Amino acid sequence: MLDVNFIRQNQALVEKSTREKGYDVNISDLLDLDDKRKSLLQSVDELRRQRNEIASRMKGGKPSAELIAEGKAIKDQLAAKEPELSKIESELNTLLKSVPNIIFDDVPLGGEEANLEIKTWGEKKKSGVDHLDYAVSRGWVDFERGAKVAGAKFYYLKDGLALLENALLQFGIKKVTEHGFHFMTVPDMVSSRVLEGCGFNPRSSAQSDEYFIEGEDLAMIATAEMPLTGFHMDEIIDEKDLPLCYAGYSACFRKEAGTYGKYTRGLFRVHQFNKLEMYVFCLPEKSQEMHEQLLAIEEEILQDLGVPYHIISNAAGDLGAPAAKKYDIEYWSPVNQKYQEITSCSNCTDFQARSLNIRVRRQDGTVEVLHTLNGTAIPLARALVVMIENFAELDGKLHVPEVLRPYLGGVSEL
RNA sequence: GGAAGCGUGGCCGAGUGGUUGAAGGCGCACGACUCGAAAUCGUGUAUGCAGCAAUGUAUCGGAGGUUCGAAUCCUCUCGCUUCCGCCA
Repeated sequence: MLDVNFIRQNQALVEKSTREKGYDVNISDLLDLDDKRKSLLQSVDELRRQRNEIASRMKGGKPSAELIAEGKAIKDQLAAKEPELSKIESELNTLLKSVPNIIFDDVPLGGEEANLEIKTWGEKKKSGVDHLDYAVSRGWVDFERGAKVAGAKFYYLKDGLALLENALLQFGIKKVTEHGFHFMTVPDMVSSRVLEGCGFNPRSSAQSDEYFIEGEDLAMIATAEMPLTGFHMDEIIDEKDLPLCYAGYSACFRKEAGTYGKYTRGLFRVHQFNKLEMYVFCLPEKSQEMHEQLLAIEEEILQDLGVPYHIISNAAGDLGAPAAKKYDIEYWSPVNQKYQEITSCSNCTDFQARSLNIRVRRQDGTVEVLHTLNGTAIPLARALVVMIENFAELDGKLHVPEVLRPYLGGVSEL
């Protein structure tokens, strides 16, 4: 969430950003509510002051009937005001949570159609192999039994694809640890506080994409970003320990309701997949630089694998609430003859960190909210799609990129 | 899942319901001493909110309650530890 004082001082900017992102929040109402909160808080604080004063005058132990009566009167007044205050505070909080992060100046304005291509790499192939047909023909994937056991869009991987997934993961782990990230496994469920603090829609929202556990305050994670953000919540981190870079490996669960019409065939869009995710906690003034580094690592991975791609800078309407700026990398699908999303990385600035109370203590002792960023290292299921489309031969073998061979016993094809 | 115990500041650890935001220690920062360092001594050392500030207020896992007054009493809840049960 944003800081209410920041909103007050930058009302026009926040309103513009909110509008560009396609959100509808009445900032004036929010500030009015904050005014109400402040004045009520002042009168409550004054009553509390009087209460404390009276209590301290009675420390001797002599029960003065007069003082007790005075104390009782204040108690009654407080009882009338305090519930009102907490009601306003919680309303204000709800409103604050609905304001999306402000966008950086260089973010293209508009919806998805305004996404800006900023780089292309590699040679687009003219044709490729449909990953699902290929994988089924080789007995490497089984959606039918997945559906039998868990429902549509669940699947089993077997033999070649399962091994290839493992090789991709090993390669990814090597990459990110070489770049200084701590490899981690994480809880696959998080509490609602973490979920919402990361900027995801709450259980009550119709747009929520998560699976929630009935009767418990838990959701299956949609990305390791969730438990990684929560890792440091309610902590104050010494400046000298930043940046903190983590790479979390986890299963990811997504309902993906309402995605018909988008590309959903086979492994491209499923309810459960594994992913290696990079996550960074850093100083505010370093986050833009870190964002470029995350993007560079994502590029490096695709280049090492030999996958053609382009980078887009996402337009305001395609950013989501927490991001101030986001890059998507889309690989070239030789099958569909278009670019399709493979990774993304976001600079969430202080948006998530403020919600989850993650701060830095500077050398000079001052404390402030730090910045967080996230980026996909390797989305395993989609990476398998990419591998088949680019490196399989129709009715033939799958050519294994050189960098993966060490993790497949040295073979050059599967 | 059942039972018991415990949850206090960066850490350890006090705390008969009434100046306790909280003793003491450790750690850390600065200063003194020193050629320098160690040791020693001195000073300082939580966070949020409101306020230009002085200052006020809140926070002793969390939420409620009792009371003129709660870290301290009660209820619920979460977490940790130990014992029992159970299972990979």
